[in-house]
This record gives sequence, structure tokens and C-alpha cells, in this order.
Amino acid sequence: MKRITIKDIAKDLNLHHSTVSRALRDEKSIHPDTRKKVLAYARQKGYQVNRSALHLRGGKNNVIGIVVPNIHHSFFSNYVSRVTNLAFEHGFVVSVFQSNESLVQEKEIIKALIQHNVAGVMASVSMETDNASHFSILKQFRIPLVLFDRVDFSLDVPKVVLNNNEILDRAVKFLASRGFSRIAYLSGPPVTNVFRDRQQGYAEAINREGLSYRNCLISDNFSVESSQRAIAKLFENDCPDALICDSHIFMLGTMIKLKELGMRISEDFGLAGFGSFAGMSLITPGLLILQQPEADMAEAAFNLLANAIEDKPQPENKNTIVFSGSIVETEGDGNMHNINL
Amino acid sequence: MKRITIKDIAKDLNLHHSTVSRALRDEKSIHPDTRKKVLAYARQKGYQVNRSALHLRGGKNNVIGIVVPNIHHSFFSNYVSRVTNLAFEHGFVVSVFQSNESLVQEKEIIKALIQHNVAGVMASVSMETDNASHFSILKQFRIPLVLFDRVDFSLDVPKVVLNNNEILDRAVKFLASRGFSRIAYLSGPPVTNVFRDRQQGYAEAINREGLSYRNCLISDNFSVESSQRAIAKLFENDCPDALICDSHIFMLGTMIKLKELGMRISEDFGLAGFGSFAGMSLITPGLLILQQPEADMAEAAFNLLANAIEDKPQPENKNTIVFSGSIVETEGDGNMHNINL
DNA sequence: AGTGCTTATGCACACGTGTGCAAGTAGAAG
DNA sequence: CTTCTACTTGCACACGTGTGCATAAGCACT
Repeated sequence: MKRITIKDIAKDLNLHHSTVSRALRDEKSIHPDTRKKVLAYARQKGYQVNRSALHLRGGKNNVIGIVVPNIHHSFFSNYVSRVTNLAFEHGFVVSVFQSNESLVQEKEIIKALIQHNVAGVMASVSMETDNASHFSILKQFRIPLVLFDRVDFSLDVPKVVLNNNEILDRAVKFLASRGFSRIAYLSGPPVTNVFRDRQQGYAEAINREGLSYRNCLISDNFSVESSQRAIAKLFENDCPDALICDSHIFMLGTMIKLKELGMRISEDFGLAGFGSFAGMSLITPGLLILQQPEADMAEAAFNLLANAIEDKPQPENKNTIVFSGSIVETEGDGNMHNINL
Repeated sequence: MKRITIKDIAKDLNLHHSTVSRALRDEKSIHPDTRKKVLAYARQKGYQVNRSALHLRGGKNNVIGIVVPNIHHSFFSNYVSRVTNLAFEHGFVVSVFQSNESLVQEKEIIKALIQHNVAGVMASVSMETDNASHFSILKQFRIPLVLFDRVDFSLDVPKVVLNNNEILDRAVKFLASRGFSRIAYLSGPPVTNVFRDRQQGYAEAINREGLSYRNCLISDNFSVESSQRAIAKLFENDCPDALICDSHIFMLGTMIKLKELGMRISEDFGLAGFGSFAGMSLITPGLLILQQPEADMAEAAFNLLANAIEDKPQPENKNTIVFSGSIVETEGDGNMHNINL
């Protein structure tokens, strides 16, 4: 009981395997009777093409590799989910790789991607990755690459990013308009574009609004422990009256801290942060959620990659697609409304 | 600038490709000098083995397919994340497939799995899948299968499940001990083992505690809309004083409803539910979280699958591994404590 | 120098598939 | 009956890799 091949069918039907191959591919040169016979037998035996052989033969592999820092943060899981569905609809299969925010692992992953001869790669780099030049090896193997969210702008590949600078600018502006003046920002390490751009947007907005710049406390990673240390430090010195968080984990720690201090969100303290944040945001009023359009970004990135795999030339100006985030305020009753400035 | 192969190296070094192959595989029959020369050249040229060829040659493919209903629910994303990391450590690559709770898509996925000749499959079936016999095709192709969480017990394959019956029993018992008497249960469709067993555990416990059985409202799927409809219906008739939810989405809708009714969680209303539920559970006191040990389940399932791939015989009694869930109560300050009965 | 043994490398094939080309058949036209 | 064309199928090779077997070279011992 072994896997049935085109040769098995050929032998059983007294044909040459090439005839069977042609019949299965609906070539016009095959006699209709033969074709029917082959198709019926293949179906009966449950024949499935061997894609390893197909690929070796020269055809494109239909596997897409996705490299992400992790898959349990909602941004990435929503993103990967969307790409996976789109890919499957288009006949691709998705292999998922987690760098676990480690540069070393990222390099290991690239080796695996090459060995498996994936048709294309979509990647969001780790926190440690200030320089994504190791990804350029893919070019030597003619594997198209699309970067998203956390990218390296020095790499000449299509990119899909959020306008990080702008959304922090808007967040600061809005908090200032609500009367908050000691607005702090709790950030990830400013190694990748994402956190650098956000810090820049934050700093520029603070200056423009004539506020005093608050120390950006850099959390070494997104663990609960480091976030709690950072938050404790933030409140112990020069207590801010508003905070913008890079992660829902920071936001959560802050909410706990505020409860402890007896401060009310929105009235006493402005709290904003990234992260879809599922349930929490819906039942707690006055939270400002900085939303990223993950599904749209996923779709854009997939289209870029699919085109690159098909060798369709990219429109030059489309080499980097920038999405705008949106800011919503929760009402505590399951609803939220958009903040327009 | 094309992909470098073993033959390219052989030609450049005036060797036969088989010699190069042996050198790269560290065979003793190769002269140390030749070996060094080959290794150096391969490294310099960035040679990476072509796994499609390897696999065609007869070697095992090192791709594991994971089939899940979706990847954006925390249980599955945590599960897949753990498996992906474990697999990569063991030299495997993971391809992810989402059934999107659709039986039709599940069948399509199985075809793709076979075509790609994956080394093994790990699956949690869709809500529509009352009968997972379509998975048995994998056996014909000698592809090992491990089921987890949502399984079909009639399939003779290793399984990793939660003791669903027991945890609902414990939840009811605990809510009863707190004085709640009108305990309802909001469930998913009782097609798969998971929801059937939970309903059974719930019903048995209700009877044993001498309480009156509340209608289990079946939500057609886990969407926010259907959950809101179900909750509205639940509260409009015969208002319960406690509720156990199958999904954090149900829990969320209930929390919003309770707020609207001015009822306090834990004091006026007992609320329990599945879902790790990240932030929300930490800041809201008195929630009972029914926790599933996703990471441990993932590890157990991976080990079962890895053994099956290696053709190691399974200990008979290990064919189904049952994990116990745990119940924790949130304290609202970031902490939670275990509920022991 | 011949025999036997060890060591290092080459040859040929297999895995499953697709395709250019040759070859075969049959029917039609002369 | 022959020749030409159209249609159908078979043959052989390629893709990249690993392995059993044969071959060749080197060396020691009689």
C-alpha cells in the first residue's frame, strides 16, 4: 500500500507514463477515450501529484515562507491568518517561522527557507535586527522577498509598513488637546524602523506642542516582567499624566498601576496604546487604541509577493506601501468611536 | 546567477557529483583533503541542499502540517506557536492550514497535505466536522496523524485532549459552592467531542448538585454577532445568576450585558469561561478562567507525532493523552489564584 | 614481479514528473 | 496500391541527490 504514481497508472493501463502525464494535464494530443480512462483510474486510486517531483522538474514551488517574531501576538497572528487564507485561495501553502525576536534564529530560518526552495518569503524582522542584510542572500537564490511592518529600508525589496511617525504624532496631538501635558511614551528598543519612527513622531509632536519631552523608557523586550519594571520606574520619578504604549502588555501593566494609584483612565490619566486588545478595550471606557490595519497590510503584502513570484514587474512607486493607522476611543459598552483630528 | 548544486561543485572541482555528495555527508571513504576542499568551496558558494530532490530520492520530508480551525484565537495561536518552535528545534518545518471551521476547506487541505508529501499531520477539526473519516486517507499515503483538542475518537490515531467533561463538572461545582443556583452554559455547537463532552459534564454536575438544568444556548459559531444574539436571548427569558462560556467572546458579551444591567461580577453573578484572555482577566476581579495547558498539549502532541514519523512504536496506553484544565480566579490587580475543590 | 588488500573515486541507477522529438497508425487523397 | 497528412503514443532525457557496485590507484608482503 504505497503512494500511487503516474508510472503505476501507466503500468496498470498498459500506457507510457508520459501519456498518463499528458492525459492528466488535459493535453489536446491525447485521445478522449484514453484521457477518460486515465482520469477515471487516477481518481479511483486516489492519485495525487507529487509536488517534490514537480518542483525538481523545474516548476515553481508553491510554498510561501512567513517569518515573524512570533505568532501569539495578535498583530502577527491576525496578519499570518489573513496571508494563510489568501495564499491557500491562490494555490499556495504557507510555512510559518518564528524568530522569537532573535537574530541568530532569523539566520537559521533563512537557511531553511533556501533549502526548502520556497517560492517567496514575507518577513517582519526581529527586535535585534538593525540590519537585515542576511535576507539579501535570498536574492542569490532568486527567491522574492517582501518585508512588512518591521522592515529594513536599506534593502531594495517591496515593503508594507505603517505610518508609525504619523500615528504617534496624532496620538500626542490628541492627548494634548485633552489637556494632558506630561505625556510619556513607553517604547520597544529603537532598533527597527517601527520603534525608531514612532519615537521620532512622538518627539516631534512633543516639541511642536510646546510640551516638555518625557524620557522614553525602553523596555528590553515585551515580557510582562520588563514591562512592570519599566512602568514602576516611570511612575516613581516624575509622574506623567498620559502614556502611549507600544504594546498591549505595557498598557495592561499601566492599567493595573493606575488602579493601585486610584487614578481614573481618561479623567485623570490619558492612556493610549497599540494592539487590537480584544476584550479588554471594549469593557474599559476611555482607552485610546492605536489600530493597525493588519488584514489590509497582509493583503497588500501578499499581492506584492504574488506578483514578484509571477515575475510581473512592480510599478516603481508601489515599492513601498504605507498604511495609516487609526485611533479609536473605547466607550466601555462594547462600542468604540473614531478619533479624527 | 542560479542556484548552485552538487553537480556545479563537482564540475568546478573536477570531481564526480557523487564524491561531492559523500564529502558533504562526511563519509569515511572520502580523502580528508578532498573533503576539506569540497566543504570550503561549498561554503564559499553558499551551497544549500535541495530538499525537494532529497525527498524525491526517498528520504523523509521534514515538513509537518498543522490543521486548525483558525490561528487568531489565542488557544490555537499559542498552540501553533509552541509546535512551530519545537518542530524547528528538531529540524522540522511547519506548514499551517486554516479550515476556517469549514468541512469543505478541511478536505481541500488534506489534498494539499498529500500533494506536498508532508512527513506528518497534526489536526484539530472544524466545528462542522462530526466525522473525521476524510483524515483517514492520510493513512493510505502513510502519513502519520495526531489529533488534538477537537478530535474524532472513532479514528485510530494518537490524540491529545482536554478532560472537558471534568472541568465543566468542577466549574459547576464551584459556582454552586458559591451559592449560585441558576447556572447556565453557553456552548458551541455539540458536533465535536469538545462541546459534547463539556455539555455532558455540565448536565451531570447540574443534576448531581440538585440544580435545575438551564437551557444550553447554542451559538452557531464564535462570531461576535451570534454571541450577542445568544446572550440577549439568555437574559431575556429566565435570567440566570451564573454563566459558563465556551469562548472569551461569549464572556466579553456577558460582561457588557452585566454592566448594562448593573450587576457585579462574582457578587451578583458568577462568570466563568474558557480562553487565556490576556489582559482583560487580569484587571477584572472575580472572573473564573478555565485554563487549558496549550503549551503542554502542544508538546505532547508533537512528541507523539515525532515518534510516529520516526516509526517508533507507541506505547499502547499512550494512544490518547488527557490533560486536566485548571480554574483560576482573577483578583483584579494582575494576579490570579488557583481554585482547588 | 605477482598477489592480495586497502583506500579513494567514478559510474549508473533510482526517485516522479514533464516535454521535445521520433515513431507508429490510420485515414484520405492521388 | 502508394503517398501524404493528421492524430496518437512511446522514447529518452532532465531536474538534484544518494548509494551499491565497479574501478583504479597505492601499498605491503611473499
